[in-house]
Amino acid sequence: MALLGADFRLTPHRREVFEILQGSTDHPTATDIFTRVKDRAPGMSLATVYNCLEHLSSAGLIKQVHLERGQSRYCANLHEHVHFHCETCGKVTDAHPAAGFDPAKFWNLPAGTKITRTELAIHGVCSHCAAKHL
Amino acid sequence: MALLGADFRLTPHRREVFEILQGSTDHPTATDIFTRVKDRAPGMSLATVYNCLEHLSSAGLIKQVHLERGQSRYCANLHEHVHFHCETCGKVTDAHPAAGFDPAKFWNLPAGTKITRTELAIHGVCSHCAAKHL
DNA sequence: TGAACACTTTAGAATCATTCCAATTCTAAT
DNA sequence: ATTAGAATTGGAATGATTCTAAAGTGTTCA
Repeated sequence: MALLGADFRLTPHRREVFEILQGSTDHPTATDIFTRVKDRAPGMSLATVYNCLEHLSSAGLIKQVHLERGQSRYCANLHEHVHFHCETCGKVTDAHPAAGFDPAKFWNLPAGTKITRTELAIHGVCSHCAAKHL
Repeated sequence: MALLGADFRLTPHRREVFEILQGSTDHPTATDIFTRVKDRAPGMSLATVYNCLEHLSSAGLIKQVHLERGQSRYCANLHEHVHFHCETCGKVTDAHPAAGFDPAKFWNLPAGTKITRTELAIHGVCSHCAAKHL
């Protein structure tokens, strides 16, 4: 379990949003989540979905992902990973490291720079789409 | 020189936008560019700035960068590089590789996946801001 | 030269995602 | 139970971007 901020409350709504995200592998957007939440908690508003996502993010339970302009995506996979975005079908999948990866080893950042997080997006064509175009 | 698409015309407006971007190291947003362009081409509209950025991007002369939600940023540095984003002062700087970097070596992508580009964003605190908080 | 056509540019409207706001409801601790 | 601080709501507001329809600018080639 992640260390939660002292003032973070896991309310029923936040739990719903979190569980939906944990059960999804497709990096849904806020409106995707809003659609899925309707079955479980019909009364929840889109503003609340945004609010929950915001709080879950800052509590470190989920991550917000920005792959392209437009909607943000969310992800409950907290393991070290990167995102692969298929430019043909639009799907986003996680890829896990084959070996330890330290960005500081590869890029010349000025001395004294502190790294808090890195986000690597790999864009291309997924194997599924690539196979269709043979 | 990059290979230009057969149907790309470097009009005066597009040239202005391109030159402004080439002369900038701060990864300006569309509205930043709109502000800067006013001195050189007072009549240009924001819609035209967007239009020029769109065409320059798809012609491969510039790159569009998405670091966080909100405005897209643009960059005329076509060398292989990554972006460092300071969470304190908001500045974005380029970092160039110390050695060749092949994402396929580090992440397990399904066989058959085609990579067209990778975008690595490193978030943290720049050396300048870090020095202020001692 | 000039008519036809394609591309570019413009201003403003429209759209889309997100955030803000004020009012209401809930929760936890006195 | 009372009360203060959060959480939630719907709707309004904001901000970035895209769309649209009309006007401008070339370019081509008869």
